[in-house]
Amino acid sequence: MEKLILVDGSSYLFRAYHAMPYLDNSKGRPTGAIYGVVSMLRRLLGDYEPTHVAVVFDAKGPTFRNELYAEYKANRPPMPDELRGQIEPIHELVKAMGLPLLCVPGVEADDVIGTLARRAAARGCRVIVVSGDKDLAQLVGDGVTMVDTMKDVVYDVAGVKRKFGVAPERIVDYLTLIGDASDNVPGVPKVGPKTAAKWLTRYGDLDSIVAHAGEIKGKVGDNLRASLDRFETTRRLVTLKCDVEIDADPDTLALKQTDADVLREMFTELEFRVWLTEVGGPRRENAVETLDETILDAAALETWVAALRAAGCFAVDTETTSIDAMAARLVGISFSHRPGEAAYLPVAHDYEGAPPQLSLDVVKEILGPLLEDPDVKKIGQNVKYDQTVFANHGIRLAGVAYDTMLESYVLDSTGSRGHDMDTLADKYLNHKTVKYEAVAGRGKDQLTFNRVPLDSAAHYAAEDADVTLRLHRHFYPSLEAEPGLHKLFHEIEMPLVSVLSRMERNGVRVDADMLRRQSAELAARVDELEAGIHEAAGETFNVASTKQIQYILFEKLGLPVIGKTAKGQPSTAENVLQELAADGHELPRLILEHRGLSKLKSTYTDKLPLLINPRTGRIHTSYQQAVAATGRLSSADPNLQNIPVRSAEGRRIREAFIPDLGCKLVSIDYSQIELRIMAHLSEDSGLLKAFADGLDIHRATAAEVFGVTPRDVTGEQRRAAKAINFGLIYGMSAFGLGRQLGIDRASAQRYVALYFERYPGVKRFMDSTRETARERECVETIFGRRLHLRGINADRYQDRQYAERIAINAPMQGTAADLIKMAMIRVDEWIAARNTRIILQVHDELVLETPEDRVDEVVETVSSLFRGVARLRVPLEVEAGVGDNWAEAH
DNA sequence: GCCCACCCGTAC
DNA sequence: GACGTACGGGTGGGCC
Repeated sequence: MEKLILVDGSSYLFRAYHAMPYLDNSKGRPTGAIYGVVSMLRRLLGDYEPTHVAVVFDAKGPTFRNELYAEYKANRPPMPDELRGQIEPIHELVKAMGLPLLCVPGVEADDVIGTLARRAAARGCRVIVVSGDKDLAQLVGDGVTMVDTMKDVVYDVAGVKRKFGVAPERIVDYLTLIGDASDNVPGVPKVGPKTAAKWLTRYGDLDSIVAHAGEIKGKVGDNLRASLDRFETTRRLVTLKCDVEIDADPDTLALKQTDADVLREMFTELEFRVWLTEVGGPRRENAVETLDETILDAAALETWVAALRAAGCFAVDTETTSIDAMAARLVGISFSHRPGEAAYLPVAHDYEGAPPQLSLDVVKEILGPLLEDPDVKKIGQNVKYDQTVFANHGIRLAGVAYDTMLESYVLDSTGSRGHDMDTLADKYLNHKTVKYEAVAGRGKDQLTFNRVPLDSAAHYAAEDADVTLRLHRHFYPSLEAEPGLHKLFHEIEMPLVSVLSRMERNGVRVDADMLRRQSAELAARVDELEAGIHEAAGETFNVASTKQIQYILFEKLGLPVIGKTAKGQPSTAENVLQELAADGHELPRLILEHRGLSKLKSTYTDKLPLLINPRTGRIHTSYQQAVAATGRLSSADPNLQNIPVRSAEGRRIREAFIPDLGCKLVSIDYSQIELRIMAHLSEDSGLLKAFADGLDIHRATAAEVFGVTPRDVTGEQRRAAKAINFGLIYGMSAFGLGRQLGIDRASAQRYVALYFERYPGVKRFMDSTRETARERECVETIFGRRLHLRGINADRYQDRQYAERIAINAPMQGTAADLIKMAMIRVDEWIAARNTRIILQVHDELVLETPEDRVDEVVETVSSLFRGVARLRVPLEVEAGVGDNWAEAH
């Protein structure tokens, strides 16, 4: 029996485009939609095994519907350029796959599909219509079914009834009632799927509804009666025309031979490698295999050193015993100055039967001067790691000019899969790297690198250096083509690498005994609370389990559900428990207290002492320079950027962060940095003046918004103004502000309106930021850091809203990040000869450790470096503190 | 035993 | 659902 599949190509195209994550080939050509369509078609052929197929696309130009209704599809935004360029290749691929392609001028794809479906069904052919468009449901029945491939659902007559609540032959009536927003066809206002189905069930069909229009009460009834004269036009718009003149006979739609030559050529260009092998392409393998040489004697090393020096620039990579740079012992070094070639210099492979290797001392002697020569440029991938490891072995890596991780990050900080070498090589070089697990194994049997046999170690390590060099050659031209990014890279990100390496090596001294005492104290109180909680609940349960709290509070005790989690479960979040506690419930109050204390214990007081490096006696965090899309740093292992400060309980933890004997901790932070940046960017005169006058900005805002003098501002008003100010930075809505302040949305909206009335420049800035974000699909900081916003023109409202909030926030957060990074570089330079160390960075704060007799000098100069780092339209103010622990200094 | 999603909470 | 950027602990469930 013949089986015909009719694919709504245009609907497919858009769905593939939106469903796929961004994808491109190594030349930067977008390929996501092509990949999506081909992949969906392949699945279709496999799942349904049709004998006949037509992939139908809309042709350009008007159709009878445009004549009937001038506004038809007038609301469609222009097709994104990124998608437009993918249409032609899709057409070619469809043909090459042996699938008949139809594109009939003057006739919409839907009508072509309708006509073919009827013709084929009439001769007893089974027809499957593939589309996400609900209009096509009217074709179902008489041997025609419909498939929504995205949802993997097949609709027969019963299926259509289930889904829409009406039979296929009533779909036209149904659509007439509700309209079709995507085609700009109006329905009856306030009538949606539910009402339409209800009426059609009650009255039978549209004509009967029209006949009984007088009986329907309320606003919808009025709307219905007001819409009646549109019905005839709407009905014709939504009815598929199943008798259009096309030559395509079902016979001409038989599956054809695939054109393997064309497929091979196109899959190669598009870099669809898995499919390429299926059509007889070369087996998937890397275009370039690294030629590796293992250096085992001084003569060979000297030859390489001469070549690297002559090249003036080379990629270098270290192999070690640990992913933690502060714990790592050097095992080998690899380098490359010519793509495809690299050398591995083992120094500490010590498995049974390992060949003799050059000692670290000899290596230092021969290779050291080259590594420490600032005039020979080094390329690395996450080179901070190598720099730290080298430093811990007495080698001061200099001339660190390029980090491919940072090149990738500066070019596109949003790189969703991260900026690690394996990802970058795959994405940009079309190269699958040898994975660490492949040479060292995984799990508890994993070898440390010194146990890895030299053969595979050399292969792996040499490839790393080679790939790093090739990545640099890939990225750097793009960077040079963008003067703003180029400058950012060379003047901020690269100089920061060494600063961060030094900070990590410095570490911070922590009083482990004090933390252990706090842990013990917390443990006692947590236990006590737990007993109280179990008693109040009438049973024992795990207080750390949100799921069990849910059961106790909302099922067992029947307390009101105040909020839901992202997955729709009753939330037990802090604000919820607080509200319940405020209503006099004892259990939520106890749980809140328990949560707060056990958080402090498990995350901080228990954990931090374990992370003290036994060699240095200090905690060495790792600063991530290519993680936060806005340009901020992040801190991990441990995260020292979220040590508590807001609560008195939490602040005690900061008392355990202490200076060396004879030293003090100095904390310098930018005051209200993001609001100052907002003032600068918006040029709002009121805001500029408030900062120029050195006012308390939240108080000044409150005075403006509530129409009182600054001295009459109440605590409550200042709190509200502060929430508004922060909300603005985060792109918050009136809803969010209302929730934050515990007031209704209308009042919050009034505050926002008043604010914008008083600070019109801020309003203009917000609007124009959104506007340029939509045009350029990116935003920038004052110093040219760029953040891509792919969602800003998305179809989904939520996606657009989210992108808009990022658009507002990123320039401010990112500029603040730029400023402190510049300050860090200058501070690092100034303190070099002053026996002072940078210990911590917490976004707008820098903590230094300095000898007591230098404190005044450090406070004064570092403050002034902070203030002078850039000239904005507002002064950059700083706050400084000194103390014998971080709590005192902050 | 390892990994991951989820919920929650800490910082700026 | 509706406030931006991070990191990470504990739970609970799936997988090997």
